Amino acid sequence: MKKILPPKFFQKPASAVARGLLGKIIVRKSGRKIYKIMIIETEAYLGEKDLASHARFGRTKRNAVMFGEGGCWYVYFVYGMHWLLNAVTENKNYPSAVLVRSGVLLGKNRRIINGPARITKILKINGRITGKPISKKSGLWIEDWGVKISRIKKSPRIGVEYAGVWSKKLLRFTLQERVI
DNA sequence: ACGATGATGAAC
DNA sequence: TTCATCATCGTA
Repeated sequence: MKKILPPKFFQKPASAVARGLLGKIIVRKSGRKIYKIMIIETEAYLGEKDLASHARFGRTKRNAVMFGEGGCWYVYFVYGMHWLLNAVTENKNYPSAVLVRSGVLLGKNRRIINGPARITKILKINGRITGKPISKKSGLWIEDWGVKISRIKKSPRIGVEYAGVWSKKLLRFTLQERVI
């Protein structure tokens, strides 16, 4: 049974969504091609108080979508060349999100895709999808195939050394099963 | 270990 | 308007 995750799935605290997304399948329809990636690594960003989050600046042009209802995509550009894919979580005016860091590309070329910028490259995602709903309508959605999760590793988030105590919090979640 | 490469937010 | 910084990656 394959179920599309509904908006409600995302309208919870980001750390719960980040764990819940492990083993779920991102489906991307681009032209007549379909790409599927099973999520195996995520990071949670917890709101304006989280000094590692873009939300720490308050509402800005870039991060405005994080302040909306959970269940939309937040895609942004970093380091002059990379797009990063996030799912907005929680409810309106609570700017939290989950970054998709790694996954398993399914199909003939099954392999592990490590790193958030590689995920967006494979799925042909850029800033045009930011603010759109996580549903078939936007051509990018997430399915639950009932994959069983037995062990999740927690570790500090990557690339946020500047964030003081927030850089040490265990908000990075990695699926520990053998997956390939 | 480091450079590529450009948007972003803050300071002036 | 200028400046340092950045939720990274490929090459070394």
